[in-house]
Formats: sequence, structure tokens, C-alpha cells
Amino acid sequence: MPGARHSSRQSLVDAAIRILASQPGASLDEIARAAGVGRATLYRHFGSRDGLVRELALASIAETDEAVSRVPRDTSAVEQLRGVLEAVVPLGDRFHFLSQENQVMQDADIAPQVERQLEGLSSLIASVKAEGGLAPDVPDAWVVAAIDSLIYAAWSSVHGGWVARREAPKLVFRTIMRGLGSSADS
Amino acid sequence: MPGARHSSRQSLVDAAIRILASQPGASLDEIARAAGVGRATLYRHFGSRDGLVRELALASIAETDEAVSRVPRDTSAVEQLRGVLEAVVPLGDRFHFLSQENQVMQDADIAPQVERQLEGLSSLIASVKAEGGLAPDVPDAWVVAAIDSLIYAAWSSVHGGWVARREAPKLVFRTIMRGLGSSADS
DNA sequence: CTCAAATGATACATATATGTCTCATTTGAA
DNA sequence: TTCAAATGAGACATATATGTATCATTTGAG
Repeated sequence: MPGARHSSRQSLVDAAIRILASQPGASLDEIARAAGVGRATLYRHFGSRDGLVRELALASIAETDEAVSRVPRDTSAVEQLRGVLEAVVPLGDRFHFLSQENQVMQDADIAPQVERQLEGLSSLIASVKAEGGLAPDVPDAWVVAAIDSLIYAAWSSVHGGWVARREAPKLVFRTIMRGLGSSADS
Repeated sequence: MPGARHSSRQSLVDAAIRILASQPGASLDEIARAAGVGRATLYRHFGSRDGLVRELALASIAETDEAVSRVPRDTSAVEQLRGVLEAVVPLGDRFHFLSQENQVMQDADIAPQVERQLEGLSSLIASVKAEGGLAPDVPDAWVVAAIDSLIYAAWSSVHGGWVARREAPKLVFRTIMRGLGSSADS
């Protein structure tokens, strides 16, 4: 099937992210079955388990970059943060699986990109602080850690059916901005 | 050594929790080496991998129960929540490893106890809401999810050296109470 | 239709983890 | 010191996952 080259590969990527997010130790056979393809096809596409995980990591990073790049930059930092949360919460599973695969985080190609994204978030947080939207006495490290963990908590709540999809980013935003914001905030 | 029966067993429990929290797929050999004992000794104490994980789960639950039971109950619900966070944040790794071992969460003895603890938290949250400390329009599920994820975020921040140990519970409390609280709050 | 690429199924070797067992050695209480 | 319990080391069988290779079949472009 020289035309539909994307079908099997994309099915594998989707199934792998879905399964590895909840079961980091799942076998390649499980993943292949969930994708509806043979295990051999998985090896033809990704070569090895590390190759697969590496592809997933790169794909997740690229997806996030793409989503974040759509956030308008001609607004206040607070509004940009709101936009970033809207864009990233639906990708919460991507990062959850990344954080569990600490094997891949040591990859020479992956680690710098993750660090770059974290620095982007830190920079945005610094801008929000400069605007007075976040309290100066709250450690930046805590803001980053709180946002990271709440993003997955939000995705998980949506996935579990406990929170409406469009409410989730708002709850994260509210929790962060009021929880760690300056005295006056909405 | 009929006297020091606790030495090896406790070393194994400590090492297992420490390692499994960051590497859920670690082998029993790694755990035994980290505990400074032979692999055979691990099997003598816990019988199997599931046996070990089960013991860790029960120990974690018991530790949490013990810590929470020390929180005074003759105060407001808000103060009780503050006390629970103070007590539970240092045990954040216990629950992180529990949430990753979804195998154990299906155990007939473990699942009810985890559910019981979650219900205790939900009940406390309801009390705080009744006092007016939390906004009525915020879903209880989100409050629970946010607290759970922030507890581990706080533990992780302390463990990474980015946040002072005694500041961590306060940051969680502030993030939750102001982030999800009613209009006026401290 | 024709044919090359892609796939599915399977066999195979290898590596690793699990669980059981044995035996010599160490430990600490009596 | 004596001795029983506990341990360490290692052999062993088993199960499972990984990675490679082969071959028949299917797919879809030309």
C-alpha cells in the first residue's frame, strides 16, 4: 500500500501514547495489538522500543510547540498564560508519559528540547510576575511545578469524565492565578 | 540474628519505596542491592514482587492514616485541611508510587482503603466548603485532583531542593485555598 | 490488471526478570 | 561458647519481552 503509508504508523503512535501514558511498562505486543497491526510492523517503523519511545517524545514535543505557537503574543503575559493552558491541557497525557520515561529524558536530542520548553514557561511566568499578576514571594520553581502537575490533573479529570473539557483549562488558570497571584485578582 | 529481624526488612521497604517511586519497573535485584541485602532475602520476606508492592502499599496507607490521625479535630475544617497537608506532603512519594502501580489498586484489600482515604479528603473538602472557605461552584472532583497532584509536586520540589521543606505544605495550602477559595481569603 | 511496497503471521535466538532451591556462612541470643 | 535463625551467594528452571528473519498475503498506485 504505497499510498496509505501513514495509516499504520499513525495508528501505532496513537495507541502507544494512549497505552504508555497509563501503563509505562506495556509490551510492544500490547501496543501493536491495540493499534490493530502486527508486532513486526511496529519494528519496521520504529526499529526498537527505544526508537518508538523516542519518536513519541519528539512527536509530543512538536505537538506542544505547534499548539503553543498558535497563542497570540500581542497580549498581556497573563492572557498568554491563559492561552498556553488552553493549548496544553489537551496534551496532558503526552507529558505525563514523557515524565515517566526518564530513560528518554537523557537522550541528547530530547533533553534540550524539554528544557527549552520549560524555560519558555519560566520566562512567561517571569513576565506575568513583572506585570504584577503573580506574587513576587512565590518561588518560580513552585509556579512551574504547580502548573505542570495541574495540567496533567486537568487532563486526567477530563479523561475520567469528572470535569468538562472546556472547563479544565479555566480551573487550572484560576487555581494558579488566584492561588499564587497578588492580592487583587480575578 | 533472631534479634535484629527488622533491619533487613525495613531496609528493603525503604529502598523499594525510594526506587519504585522513580523507577516503577525496577527489578527486584536492583531493589535488593540498594537495600544492601541479597535477592533471596527479599523473597524470604515478601514472597514475590506483588507481595512486596502489596506490603509497600499497606505500609504507605498505614503511615498516612497515622499521620492524619495526629491532626487535631477540634478546629475549623480549614485548619484541619492545613494540618492534613502538613502531615501528608512529606509522604508524597508514597502515593506517587501507589498511583503508578495500578496493579495493586485492584487488590481487594488495598482499593477500599485508598477509597476510604479519598472519601475522607472529600468529606473534609465538603466541610471547608460549608464553612465558606472554598467556592461552591468549583467541582469537588477538581479540588481533590488538584490537592492530590500538588501534594506530589510539593514533595518533589522539596526532594529536588527547589523548595524548603517547611514551605512546601504552605504553598500547597495557599495555592488551593486562594486559588479555589471564595472571594475573601488569606 | 500488474507488480512492488507493505503487512501479518510465525519461528527463532537472545536477554532479562521471576521464583525456587540448596548450602555455606554469619549473626546474636541463651 | 553454642546453636538456631537469618542471611548471602549462586545454581536452576520458567516466563516473558526484545529483536531478527522468513514467507505468504494484501494493498493500492500506475
